Amino acid sequence: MHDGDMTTALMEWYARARRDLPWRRTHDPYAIWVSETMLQQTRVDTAIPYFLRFMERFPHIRSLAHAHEDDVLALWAGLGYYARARALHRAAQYVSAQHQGVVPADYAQFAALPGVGAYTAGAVMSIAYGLPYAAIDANVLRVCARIHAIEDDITRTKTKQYIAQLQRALLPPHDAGTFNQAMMELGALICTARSPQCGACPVRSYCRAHAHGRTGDIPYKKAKKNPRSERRCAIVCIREDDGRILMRQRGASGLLSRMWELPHVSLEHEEEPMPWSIDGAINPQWQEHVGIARLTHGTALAMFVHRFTHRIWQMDVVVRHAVVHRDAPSPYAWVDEQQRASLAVAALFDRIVASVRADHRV
DNA sequence: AAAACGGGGCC
DNA sequence: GGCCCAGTTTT
Repeated sequence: MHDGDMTTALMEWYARARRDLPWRRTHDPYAIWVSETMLQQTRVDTAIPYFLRFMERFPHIRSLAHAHEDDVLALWAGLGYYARARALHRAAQYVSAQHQGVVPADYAQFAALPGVGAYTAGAVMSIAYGLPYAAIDANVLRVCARIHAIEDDITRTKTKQYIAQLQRALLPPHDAGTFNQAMMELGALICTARSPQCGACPVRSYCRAHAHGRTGDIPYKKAKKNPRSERRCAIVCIREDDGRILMRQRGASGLLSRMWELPHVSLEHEEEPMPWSIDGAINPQWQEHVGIARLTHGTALAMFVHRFTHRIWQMDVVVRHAVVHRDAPSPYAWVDEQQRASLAVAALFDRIVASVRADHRV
């Protein structure tokens, strides 16, 4: 038994068991790049509909490069990690201008683009261009850690570098893309994080974790810190004349940057002056600022809890009907149902607005 | 090296 | 409720 046999067994399994995925039906480097970007920290099943819609709307690099960022974000809305979409958009503009709209077939040039890290560079260069680079994602880290019975914390840089070195040694010189995908597919279908299907594994006989009964303990990861919880209060202002709802676009940096949201405040870091409070009091200066002449008394809705990776928002929601005497200034806007569907609305607020629409039948 | 950065699916 | 996911960038 040596490495060459394991690679052969893996590749034969992959040829037989590989899923038919949209980005496996193309050799277009741009399409593969888009798919790899969407798949960052995102499951395959989640990404598929987003990928199909994105490729239909932006079929080549130049169409993406010429798009407005708001439209790119709108197609990304619900996928999360929106910096990915903005970086991809900027990278497309750069490739369009500096590389004649062709994805560079050079690792260093491609890896220099915004949003392209070691994984994405290795994946696109190997899958799209057949270049001999490894692509180390969470699947490969897990599979590799188990095969070699690596007990070290796989989140540590040193462990990742060691695994990358092992992977490079296994790389078939002319079929690195298929090999990388086979490793990832094995991790996604067989060598899963919980209850791996070792009985169906094509490389079981090479796996030291399986031999030692350690698949439940490997890979090891240090526990993550608990996310911080924060109470917030959002306001849903519904126009009495046409039913539109007041929303606003977030700024260019930080969490959910450039995404649309309901106006909301933290109840813990007091914002001065407080635009409104949970008990129903509205700051007249804020009301005047957004052009509302009159507001009905508020009705409280259920609290919405939203978990991010690193924090939790407990969002109290107040619903009010508004009489408007002046259009809302940027970044505020009155949004109807059709506009909401074409705006980049953050998932939490999209959920809240949909719920309010259902309750009020508007 | 650690934290920021989304959201959904699964147990 | 906790863990995980075809990671990258910033601090």
